[in-house]
Amino acid sequence: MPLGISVVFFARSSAIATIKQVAEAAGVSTATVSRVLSNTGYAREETRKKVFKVVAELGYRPNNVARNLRVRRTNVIALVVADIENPYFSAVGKAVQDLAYLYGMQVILCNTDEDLDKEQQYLDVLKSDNAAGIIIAPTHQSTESFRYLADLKLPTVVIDRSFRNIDIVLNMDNVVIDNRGAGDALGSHLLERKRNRIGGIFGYGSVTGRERFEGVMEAHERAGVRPTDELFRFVAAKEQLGYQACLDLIERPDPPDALIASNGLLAAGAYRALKERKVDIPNQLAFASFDDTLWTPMVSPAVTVIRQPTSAIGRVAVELLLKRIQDPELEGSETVLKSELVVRDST
Amino acid sequence: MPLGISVVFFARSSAIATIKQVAEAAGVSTATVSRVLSNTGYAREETRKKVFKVVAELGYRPNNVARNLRVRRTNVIALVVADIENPYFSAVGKAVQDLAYLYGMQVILCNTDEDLDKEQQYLDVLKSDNAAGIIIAPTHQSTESFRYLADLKLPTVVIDRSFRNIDIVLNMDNVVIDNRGAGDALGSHLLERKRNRIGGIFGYGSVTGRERFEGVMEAHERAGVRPTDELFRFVAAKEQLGYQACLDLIERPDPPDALIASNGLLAAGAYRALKERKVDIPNQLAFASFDDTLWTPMVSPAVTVIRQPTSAIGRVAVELLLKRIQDPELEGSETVLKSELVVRDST
DNA sequence: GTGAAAGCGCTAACAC
DNA sequence: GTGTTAGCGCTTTCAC
Repeated sequence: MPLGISVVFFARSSAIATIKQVAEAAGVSTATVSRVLSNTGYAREETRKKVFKVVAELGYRPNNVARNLRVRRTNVIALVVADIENPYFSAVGKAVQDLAYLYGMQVILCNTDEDLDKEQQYLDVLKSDNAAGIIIAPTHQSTESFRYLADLKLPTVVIDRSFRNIDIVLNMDNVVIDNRGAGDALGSHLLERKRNRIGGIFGYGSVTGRERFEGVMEAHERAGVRPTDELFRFVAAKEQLGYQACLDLIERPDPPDALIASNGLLAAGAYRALKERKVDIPNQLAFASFDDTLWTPMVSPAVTVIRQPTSAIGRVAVELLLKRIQDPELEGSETVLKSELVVRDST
Repeated sequence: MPLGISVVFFARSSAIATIKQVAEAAGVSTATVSRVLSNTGYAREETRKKVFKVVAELGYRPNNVARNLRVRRTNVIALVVADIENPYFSAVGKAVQDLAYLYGMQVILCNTDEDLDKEQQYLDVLKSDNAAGIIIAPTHQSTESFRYLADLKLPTVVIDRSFRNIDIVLNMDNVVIDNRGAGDALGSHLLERKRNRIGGIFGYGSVTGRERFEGVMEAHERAGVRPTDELFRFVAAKEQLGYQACLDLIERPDPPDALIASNGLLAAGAYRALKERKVDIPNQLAFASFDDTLWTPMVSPAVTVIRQPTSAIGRVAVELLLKRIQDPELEGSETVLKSELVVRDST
């Protein structure tokens, strides 16, 4: 019968074409299609053309999930930070993302809210996802917490927070600024301005806040000025807590004559409190902070800050991570980037 | 020989265990392990215990790449925006990320820099990655550009920019604010303050900027005031361009007596210019903007703004996206969220 | 130059 | 309740 064996293929309209369908339509094997598309191995010019033609016709797109399974890696890196709304992290994030794009990597964003459970949940998922690597500002800087991180055996770059004081060997890279030196610089600057009742609001629970505080203490020591312990507060990095701590300090019977905030969020809260109470800056109280955000140069008086090299931090982190992805056994490293004291009218 | 057939397995130390190894060690099949771990189907309590024990011993973690290939979906959603450093987008991003976390989804971040090529490259990759869905503030609002987006056949929610004027049917959800109404509100507010030489700096190339502008025009019309065309500028959303445009305007022989900036970045640049030239706000010039960022209440004078419900935008976008992932054929929708005029000292 | 075939790790019929 | 097996879509030996 003439109509016996006649098969018509209907393309399922919304289903995406597979490499197999491309191969059939082009009259070659899937191996050849794969070779042509990934531009690896030889193929006759004619074959190449045919493959590309069919690919265009069918609107074929490779399935990266299948590809990743086969080649046992992904091109996803994760950025694990406390809060992308924190201008410091969003600046770093922008730099990470921009450079990752150039290297053909994608960036998964994880906000931990400084919650250790949440952080570890994310890390577990990232491991299961076969993330190529992670850039993390870890919530806790304890040995156990770093051990957890290390046990994932994922290429890791730690930013913003140092693990110098962790007593296990970590095959990770660390990108930080010289927090102690920066704290010292800020303290010295205020001491030179003849302030000797310096107060401060520092990030709680992070080595970073602690180091910045220690820097301020060093400045006191070198200047021979005795710091007033009661004028220093350690709170979580929230605008509201900065506001509250600042009120506490300026409402004391013996308020400080200078105030340091150890990050941009605390600074915003503190500055709001100072404005609200109409504190005369810098005459009544000098004010300075870490993180040069959009607003610090805009307010009156403009705020003296330690400017962190956020773009460089992000870029260096990505560069180190990519090297580590290539060779996970690389020895750990520490990169200390320079920060800059920007003196403005508030001090 | 007694020593004949004796096989010893060495665990390759750093290689992660597979479900097969778990199955062997537990003396069950991979199917059972899978069932136990995904808590689907029945399993004897004894079996369950044994599986969990082995899982713990071997430090087994499921391979999501393999799983995703098999089940033909991922739990990754993408957030495609111009620039995560823009406070508006980082606020939306935070909300998206937070809610996605609760639903067990991960968020891939894509910065397009308002570059259409880059945007389309990202979209292609996301398609290849089998992203579950995308939340996007599209760079262009042309029909072709939306057609490209639609052809991906990915569940999509469009934020910040309306596609009301696109003449093809789009199975997408749209989450926006009433830009025209908000522009009208801001314009009316200034007109009530007896300003009749209002100028403005608006985002270039986006429907959003255009709509806000039109709202301002409407306010003029209703008030019977004729707007001065030369006092309106359309530029890309960059701080520097806001600064430049503002300088241009205030240095005219016939400068405006009020100025509107259509987003947070332009506002920051414009405000910087005003401060630099020591313009007396609001007496000499009233200033108002869209986006209530960290700095607008902090500067002196504090800035009158349209506050966008950034958290709600992010949350609603995720909710809609998840529904659409469940049922991609859902008809398109438009959600208009309310914005709020916050009057401060600058007007 | 190209094809056949194995297999990445997992889930889901289906059989028992 | 549990095991067998097919197969998701791709890359990569290994033949020829």
